[in-house]
This record gives sequence, structure tokens and C-alpha cells, in this order.
Amino acid sequence: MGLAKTEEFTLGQNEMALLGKALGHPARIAILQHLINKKSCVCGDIVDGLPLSQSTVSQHLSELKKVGLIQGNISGPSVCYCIDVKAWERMKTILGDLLKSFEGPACC
Amino acid sequence: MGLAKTEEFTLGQNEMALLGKALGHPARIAILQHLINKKSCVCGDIVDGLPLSQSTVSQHLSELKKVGLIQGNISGPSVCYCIDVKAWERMKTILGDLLKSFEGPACC
DNA sequence: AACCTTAATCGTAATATTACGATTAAGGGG
DNA sequence: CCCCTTAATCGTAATATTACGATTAAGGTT
Repeated sequence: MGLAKTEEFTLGQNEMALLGKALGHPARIAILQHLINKKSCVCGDIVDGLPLSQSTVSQHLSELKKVGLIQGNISGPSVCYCIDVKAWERMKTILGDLLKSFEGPACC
Repeated sequence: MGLAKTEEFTLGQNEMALLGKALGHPARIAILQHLINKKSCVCGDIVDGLPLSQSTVSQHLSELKKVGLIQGNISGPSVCYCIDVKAWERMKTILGDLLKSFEGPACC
């Protein structure tokens, strides 16, 4: 059906999944890396650094904004995007815990 | 177009994105948690623990298998799924590095 | 061999995602 | 005020994802 049955899973599982989904496209990874490296946070610069059209990049930015990982601050005619520190810390905790939670060996 | 332009991004970005995508559904998170907790690795038990049909769970299992995170071992009439230790370690490194790579503060 | 169990695959439908060009809205600069 | 720049949104199209029932294939059991 294309509609994920989110209601049937725990809040934690859904939160992890939303974070995973946000990281689930190379353009969004590239955007985050750009912001992490603090090359610049201006939207136009992000667009210039990606092999995608302005409208497509804008869509990816709004997906990242939707899960709270980035924040957009209007700065004159342009917009400055930055990592949201608290959201990043939360992701670090949530995904970090998942990654740490498996200690081998495999069961079979 | 619905077709991600993977060729235009780096291998690292694509690898991270594939891992993110694999984690991008609560059912797959639940499956991984089940295997991590080693409640059992039998496919039927995984199906019983999820609010989804057998065929849908099978699809999620095959997605996880596609990115290498899990492995299926045929055991008589049933199949035992387990975390792939090496793939998990790699994910830990790759996503862990990304998570660690941002040290605030935000630029604006 | 006939049968049951188990899990993958097929067929199908609904919804989501990705992408782009065009348009819009908002902020400066002349 | 008119124009240019900037970035969001709209409209649209192609492809992907999610989900389920039905079928298939493979392994045991009797």
C-alpha cells in the first residue's frame, strides 16, 4: 500500500526510523556534511555544491528540517541553514545506542 | 522522477545513505532489535512478533539482507536470520563517524 | 507418495519519494 | 517603483516503497 504502519510500532522504533530515513539519501548526507564542515550555511552555496536543481535541493532541505536536524535562519534575501545542535545530540544518542546494542557473536 | 542520482555522489555518501535507508522503517528496526536481543532468529518467530503479514516481513528481511546487515541460514524447513557481524561493525564505523563529525556550535 | 509447515516470490494496488521546470513571494538595489 | 536575486512552493512525471493475498518451492513427517 505504500503506507507504513507506524501506529503499530513503538515511539522509539518510529523515531529511529525517521532519523534513518532522513539519512537515507546521498544528497541529504552531502548537505549535512557541508553544514558540518561549515563551508557555508547559505542555501545557494549548498545548491551550487550539489548536482541537483534548486527546487530538488529545497525539497531535501525541507525534509531535514521536518525531522528537526537542521534549522533555517532568514538572512536578508538568502537563508542560512545550520545543524540543530539538540536534535543532532539526540540522534547521536538514539542511533549510537542502537549501534552499540549489538555485541557479537551472531547466533548462527 | 523517483530515481535517486546516486552516480553523482561519492561512494561514502551512497554507502551511508543505503545504511540509513535500511534503518528507515520501524519494522526493520524492530527486526534488528529482535535479532540483537537474540530472542530467536527463526523467521517465523520474527513474523509472529510483528504486526505485518508474512510476505511483508519477508520483504523487509530481504532488504536488510540486500545491504548485508543480516544473513539467512537455512535450518531444516525454517530459516535462521542473524546480524552479520562484519557489516554491523562497518555500519558502526561509518554512521558513528558521521555522528561524531559534528561538534557544535551551530553557525548561526 | 501424500501431506503439512515454512518462507520466498509473484501479482497487484496504494502511497511515497525523487526530480525538474515554472511560478511565486520576499528582500534588496537602482 | 521596477528589477534582480534568492529560495519556497506548485504542478507534474517517473520510479520506489509498502503491504497483502495467493502461489510456489523446499524440507519434514507420516
